Amino acid sequence: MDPIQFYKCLSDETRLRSMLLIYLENELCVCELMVALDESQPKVSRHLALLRNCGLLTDRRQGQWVYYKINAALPKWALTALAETATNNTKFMSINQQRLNDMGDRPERTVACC
Amino acid sequence: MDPIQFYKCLSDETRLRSMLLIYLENELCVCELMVALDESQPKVSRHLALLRNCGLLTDRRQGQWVYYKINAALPKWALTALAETATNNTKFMSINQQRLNDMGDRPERTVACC
DNA sequence: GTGAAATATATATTTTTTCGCATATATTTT
DNA sequence: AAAATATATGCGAAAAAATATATATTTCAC
Repeated sequence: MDPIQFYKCLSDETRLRSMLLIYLENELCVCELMVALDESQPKVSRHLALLRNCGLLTDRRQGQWVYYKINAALPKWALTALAETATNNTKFMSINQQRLNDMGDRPERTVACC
Repeated sequence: MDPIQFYKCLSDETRLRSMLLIYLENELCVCELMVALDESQPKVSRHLALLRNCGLLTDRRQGQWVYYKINAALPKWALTALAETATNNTKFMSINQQRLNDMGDRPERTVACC
């Protein structure tokens, strides 16, 4: 992971909040992020695609939903930077967490079925 | 320190390399960074000014030279992110370190005189 | 297979950043 | 005080990134 690419990815507000939220929540789908960020579907989807293409996120489809999570294969320094940022900016993230918690009908995720 | 601003500051190659180099070397002046980065004076100076204005760097003038160093008052999460990135991307930084080491006539810095 | 819900992508446009060049300021030396 | 060195900044051009809107794709329910 090129450090320039890493920091470029986090330099956009939508992407930074997405990454930190996903880090804190482990896994989120596009519609949950739309609510948490209060942004349009194409905007969220586009930024998530960028983060995936750069290797910061991985995705899995479960039915109609696509869940994104932090790519565990990221180098340690990148994961540390993310962890530090996510866990020490709770006030910054609280608006999004609030919206997520207030969201009704969140899709139920199940671990890959048989 | 706003996390968005922090990551935006590091999302430009000149600024990222400057920050990491300054972190590794403790303190560098504009002309040293010009050599290490192989970039023009106005370009380097402008990016350093941005980093200073955002609170990532502090500067001190000593004679004709202006030395920049990491702002020790940065939040811990930011300093940790910087430290992790700087110490785990030695290959990425080696070109700049090499140029710096090959530089002749580096200004001698002295701690504030009497 | 049709319709609905979730997600992805194409394209034109706007907005933001970055850059180069010229010039200004500050400090030291002569 | 003039010249030289180091650094800073103003400004228009160029490049890069972000956005909205429309449309395409995928999956599920019926």
